[in-house]
Amino acid sequence: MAVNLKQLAEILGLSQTTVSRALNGYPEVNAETRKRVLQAVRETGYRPNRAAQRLATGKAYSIGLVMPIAPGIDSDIHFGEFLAGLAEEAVKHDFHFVLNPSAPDDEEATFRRLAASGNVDAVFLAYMRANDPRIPMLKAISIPFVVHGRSIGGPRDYPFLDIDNTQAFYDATKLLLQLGHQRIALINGPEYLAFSIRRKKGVTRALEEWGLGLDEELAHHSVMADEYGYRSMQRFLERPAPPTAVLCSSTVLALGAVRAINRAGLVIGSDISIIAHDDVLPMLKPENFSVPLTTTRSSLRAAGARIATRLIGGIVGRGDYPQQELWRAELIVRASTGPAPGR
Amino acid sequence: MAVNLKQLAEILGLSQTTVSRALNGYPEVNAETRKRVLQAVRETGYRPNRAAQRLATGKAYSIGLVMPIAPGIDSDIHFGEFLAGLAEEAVKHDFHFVLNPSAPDDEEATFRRLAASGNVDAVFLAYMRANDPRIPMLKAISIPFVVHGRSIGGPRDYPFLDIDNTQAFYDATKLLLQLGHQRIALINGPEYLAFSIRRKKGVTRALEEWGLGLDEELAHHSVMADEYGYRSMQRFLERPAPPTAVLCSSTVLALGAVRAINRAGLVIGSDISIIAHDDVLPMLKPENFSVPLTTTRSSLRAAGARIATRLIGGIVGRGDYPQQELWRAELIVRASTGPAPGR
DNA sequence: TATTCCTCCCAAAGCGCTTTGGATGTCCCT
DNA sequence: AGGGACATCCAAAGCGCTTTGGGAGGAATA
Repeated sequence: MAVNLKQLAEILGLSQTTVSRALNGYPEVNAETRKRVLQAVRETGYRPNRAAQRLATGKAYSIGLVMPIAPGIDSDIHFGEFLAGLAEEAVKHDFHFVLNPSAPDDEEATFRRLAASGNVDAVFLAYMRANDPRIPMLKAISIPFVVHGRSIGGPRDYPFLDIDNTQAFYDATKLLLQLGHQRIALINGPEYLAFSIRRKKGVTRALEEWGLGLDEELAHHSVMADEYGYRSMQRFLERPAPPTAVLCSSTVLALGAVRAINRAGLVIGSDISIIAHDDVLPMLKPENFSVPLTTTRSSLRAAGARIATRLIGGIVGRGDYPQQELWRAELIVRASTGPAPGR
Repeated sequence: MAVNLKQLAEILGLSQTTVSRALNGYPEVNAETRKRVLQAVRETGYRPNRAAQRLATGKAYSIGLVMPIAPGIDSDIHFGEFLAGLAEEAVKHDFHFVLNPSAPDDEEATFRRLAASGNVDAVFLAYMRANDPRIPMLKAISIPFVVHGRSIGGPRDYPFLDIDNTQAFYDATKLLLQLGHQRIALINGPEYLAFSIRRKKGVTRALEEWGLGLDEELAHHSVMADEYGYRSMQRFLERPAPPTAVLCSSTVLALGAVRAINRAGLVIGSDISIIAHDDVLPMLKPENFSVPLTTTRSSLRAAGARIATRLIGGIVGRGDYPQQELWRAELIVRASTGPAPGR
């Protein structure tokens, strides 16, 4: 059933060279011939043997993934969602993965090994930090890569896909300010991660434009698990002058925050407003919260798919994608935001 | 720097055949010669080219993974942990992964495509259910596989690695009974999953041996997220005669349950006892709970690594591993269990 | 001494692609 | 009419392994 190039060429009365070229889009093939070839491919169900292609081209047709296995990161539900997007796209192009679990302290060695093994054409990078050392390192190794997120400081000319975190949280904060809120709190992700830093900056900027400042006591950092959302919110509510609005870096954190608010007997949307960043996790939809959540939205899975597309495009050399993309998150207003109480 | 077989053979003054055989453990090679070859490998850093091996042997040297992307499953922190174990072992043997996200309804098609593509030598299966249709299906496709867990009903002769869930929960329940507890509750995983069914059976059996029965009202099923642990526990505590002990299918659920107990002002280990199953998630250690948790323990990561070992062993044909393994979980007593109140 | 049997090694033929280096035929220009 | 410039196609040489089918030499057997 499964034919190979040679047989296909025989069937068509052509040489392997011509068939190969027809399939790979080379110009020196008659349009009519190419059409015949493609037709035959359809009829025979021919699929090129990847192992042979790898050997002939020297390409690996696979991308490397360094899975962080540090506590507080692998706890992250978000990783799986991103991976799903990445894989979804990769599988379409018949790409493999080399998964490399690695503790943070020997990530560098892991990347080097990965690059040296010749088993991957490119690698993917995430969980960016300020002045992230991995970027110069990967440039030095000179293995193609795309990062999800952006570093802060350090070289700027590297390929990334990020969402505009500053903008998103600026927008969200501004909405709250317009609604009359003055005491605004932030339940953010780990403080060493670049996206957390940017989100905080967005909040700060909006507040300052309004003549206010971010109270450091109202800005918590933590792992993105709802337990921490709960604790943070609880502590906020114990304050003499609790915030009237809170921003959460994830719907997961919001889940905990909402619980704390409910427990305090407050009403979301009137006593206190809440806005969360929504990564579009399929099992945690903001519209399904008891009070539907106002969110800044950007699909993590879509980001994964897009990064796979760019990574693969770079490898097979087809299409040229922008090297740097900054997606803007949508601000979607639902019932969890309302005017500040007593206004 | 990187030498290939040909060059290595030249250096040694041997043929490629002999070197290849020396490396692959064939018998027709002089022990002395083999030693020389291995020495040269060490000196030159020779590593066989996987693409060439794939082409020559027809093996893919990679294993297929169908990632479930249904809500309630990808929410599962446990998946990442398992994957880390799998990958950790695979990377040692230079194996790749083909990750295939798939909605439950076209899993079958996904597996077929995977098998037909020739891109994987074997696949891995998890989230077993009763009479799981995927087992007969994979047998029909006749692609090697190992499942994590076991089905209930259906064929019995397939390769698996499972922990003895019935035994674990039997043991745990028995301990509680011995401590004088009579009203024992269970916060279990999704009811359609085989491990949940078995755990429940273990509880039931122990109770029956003690002349008691499991009150269905005291057995909840849910996704393994702490939110649900909290809710279940809360409902238990609202009952006229609340349980004096509770079993949780995961430390994640226990996290929520503990929160509910604390909130009710009860003291863990005296007012109420709690035992959880511990998958050894690095970010959720039972010994770090405010009251250290009594657990049934079995490392998920270790299971992943073991399954990788068996999968890979089956492919390269070296070593022969048992086809069916049932690991026994350890029952580790900490401070969260104590005698039933008023006894 | 002649024969058989091991032990240990080798040359060469693939595996299924891509790519180099022409070959052939047409068409247009001078 | 001769010659360059395409446009199309092909034969063959790899890519780096594994594996088949011997072959040489020495030990064991008869």
